[in-house]
Amino acid sequence: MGRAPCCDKANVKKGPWSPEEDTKLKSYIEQHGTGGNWIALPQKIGLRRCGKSCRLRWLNYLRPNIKHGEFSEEEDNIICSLYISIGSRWSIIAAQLPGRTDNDIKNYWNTRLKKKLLGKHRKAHQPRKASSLKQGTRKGIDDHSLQAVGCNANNQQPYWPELPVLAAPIVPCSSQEPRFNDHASIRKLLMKLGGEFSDDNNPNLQYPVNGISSTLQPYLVPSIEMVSPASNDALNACTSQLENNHYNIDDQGMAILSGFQPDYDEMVYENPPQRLDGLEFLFGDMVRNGAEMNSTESFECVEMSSTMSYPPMISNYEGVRQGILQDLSLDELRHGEAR
DNA sequence: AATCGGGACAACCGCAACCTC
DNA sequence: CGAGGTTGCGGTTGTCCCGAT
Repeated sequence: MGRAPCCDKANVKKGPWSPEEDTKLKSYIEQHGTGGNWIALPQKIGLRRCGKSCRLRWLNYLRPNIKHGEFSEEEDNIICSLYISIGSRWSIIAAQLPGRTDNDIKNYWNTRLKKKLLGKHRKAHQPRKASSLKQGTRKGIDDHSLQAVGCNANNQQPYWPELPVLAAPIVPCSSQEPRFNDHASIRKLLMKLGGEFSDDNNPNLQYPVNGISSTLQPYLVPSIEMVSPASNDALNACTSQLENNHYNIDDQGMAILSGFQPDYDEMVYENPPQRLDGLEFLFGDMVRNGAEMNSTESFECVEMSSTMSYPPMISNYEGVRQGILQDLSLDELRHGEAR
């Protein structure tokens, strides 16, 4: 037996809302509220609209304090950061941007922000394409990832002041699954963007990122502050190990990463945002790398190792976890896992 | 001036979670 | 505890607008 329709489809108007309908809906809700029942609401006011449609219209357009128009650089940063961190959980992202609706943000991401990033991503690759073709591209490793990580251990750490790097994806997984470099892959892109994520580099952007709730802040780790002095020794040891092994993380390296609660590992690594809409590069080519990276390819990761900072993340783990548990309830997490 | 194509945005749809009885 | 109704969410579609040809 199928689900009963929420309204009489035949007797319901669809399409754009007229000013009269807007006025009716708005004035009613302002006076009486929604009455806790959107389905019944259109009948009460004599609107030939589906209750869901009314709700959407109110939430996305008529509600007071809705902000329309251009998104600021800071909002861009927040959206990107959270998208990288939690995926297309637009309602959660919207909750961090007062006045913006999930629909707005979703549209903005799909129509502009994604292209903005893709444009920069492609732009960043193009100048080197010829040389990479010259050298030949290995099967399964596109020129993106080759260029992204850089092969020169002497490469300078790019100064990348703008975009926060997210803590969640860096949480290590088991050594059986060499997916540790997804965070590095994010960094690859962001470093490639080289702080030009926004059109005008803004060195003044401060962390924590303004506007994001304190409990979500642990997701966001300023890249230039990732290595805390206290953890330098451990990091150096780890980095050295990684470099010596050309990023073949062995037991010793992974030992540093041990001690994580398995459920959290699961949460982070078994539930990556799934639909990336061509932005898989944002989340890294970890699957490809994991599956196909062999000893001759491990050089790719040498440079990355100098940018990875597990110890700080480990020390921050509990805070991150608490933040997640607060902002995303366990149910939400399960919801995410189910998706 | 007409047509076409792409971008932007509003709205719809379907599913799953939640709530109530 | 289960069924039915409602709400919330994210993906997709439809439509309008504007610039290019």
